[in-house]
Amino acid sequence: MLQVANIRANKEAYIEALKKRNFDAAGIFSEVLELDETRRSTQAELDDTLAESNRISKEIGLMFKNGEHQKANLLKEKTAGLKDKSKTLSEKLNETSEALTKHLYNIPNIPNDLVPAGVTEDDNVEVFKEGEIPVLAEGSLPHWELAKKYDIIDFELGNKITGAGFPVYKGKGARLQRALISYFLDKNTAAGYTEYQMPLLVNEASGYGTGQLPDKEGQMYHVTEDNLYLIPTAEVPVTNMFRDEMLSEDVLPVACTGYTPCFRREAGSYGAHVRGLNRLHQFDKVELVRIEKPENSYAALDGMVEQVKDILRDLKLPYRILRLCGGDLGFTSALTYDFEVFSTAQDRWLEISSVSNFETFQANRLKLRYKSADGNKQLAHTLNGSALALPRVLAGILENYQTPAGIKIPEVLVPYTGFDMID
RNA sequence: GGAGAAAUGGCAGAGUGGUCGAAUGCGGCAGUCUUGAAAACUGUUGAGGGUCACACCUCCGGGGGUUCGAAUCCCUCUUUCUCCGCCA
Repeated sequence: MLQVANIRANKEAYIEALKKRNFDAAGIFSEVLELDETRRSTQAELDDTLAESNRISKEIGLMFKNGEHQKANLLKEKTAGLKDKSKTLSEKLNETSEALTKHLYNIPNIPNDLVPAGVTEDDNVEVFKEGEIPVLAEGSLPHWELAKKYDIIDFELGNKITGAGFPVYKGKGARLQRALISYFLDKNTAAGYTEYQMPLLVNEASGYGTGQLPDKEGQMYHVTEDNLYLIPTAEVPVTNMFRDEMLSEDVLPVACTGYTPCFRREAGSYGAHVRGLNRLHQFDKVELVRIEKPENSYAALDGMVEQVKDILRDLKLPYRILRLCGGDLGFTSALTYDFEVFSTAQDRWLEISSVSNFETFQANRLKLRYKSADGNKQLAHTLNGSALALPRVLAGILENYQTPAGIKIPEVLVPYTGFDMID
């Protein structure tokens, strides 16, 4: 959520920047500023009314103390009008504030200067590429065939127990996934991130805090009996730890990492590209979350990108980094880098990580601020990124490491798996 | 799940209808003293909105109500604690 004061101060520059998202902000900005104007004048009027009735109440109190009951009762009658007035005004204030917030919820974050203009994912800009795409032997298979051949992931069994998109990992498949999670967490904690285990269900307030609610309600599983939501990413519980917090400057930067399963309804997204592990309703992910001072947040973003690079180098997977264009950029993000690993057998790139700087966009909604030594209070910057999302990394490993003799295990994982080949 | 108690500033803890945004203690900050530190003493110290700055408004777990006036009374929700039941 943008800050109204910033919209007022940078209206033209913001309108220009939002064009990169193909978002025409001129109209909604005018409405926002007008509503804010109304809100403030209504507030002022209400304050005056309340001040008046506070003053009278005190007077009445004094009169009763002095035994001037008649005088007091006379004055009481005067307050009736003030009461009505303040009731009307506070209703108007609520309506205006609600309308204002609703408008603000509909305005996406201002893209960073680095964000290229563009409409679809085809306009994303490749900024880095590394790793060799292996030449596979004749008869190499996509991961869902490999999963069946070596009996390590059972999609049908998941269908039976729950439904499509809930695979069952088995034997060395299960072990490999657990190895990856441990390895990612070790790697992240070694880089200074503190490990967390978070609740997998969150309340409504948390959903609003990170912006899943109210708009993307349909993407989360909703436990209606208790009004809780299954998390679509660890970002939700982790970031919400800091909701309504005033951090002291010296705890920054905050760096968290956590493994959680993620649950996504993915309503309506079915088709050729969702086979196997490509898109699931439940999957595992290790997430990074950082809270930074504004002046450090872009250096921190680069640091997170390096962290993910480091992991992919360790795993010796061919990958590329894309800078998302305005059209593909997430609603809340100012700048996002997507990591894609090459799926050899499918001959396509698979997104495995998304690293973003939200600047103050999330912090404003969360009321996440910090106090500097001089007592100055301001919104912090929040960032997050996947390090990494499991299923597609698994798919990449299965496909890229396949040999006629079986699937080799990346060297760094062997201490975690205890075996070096799936055969 | 049942029965009871509670929720107040960074923390502890008073306050049961009228100068209470809130005593007191601890902590924090500033000063006195000291070569320096500690101790002691003195002062200061919640948040949000608003204003050039004041004024002023809001906030005592959340929401609603009674009243001229609510931290204080009523309703409701949430959370915590104690006892009972159940349980990995």
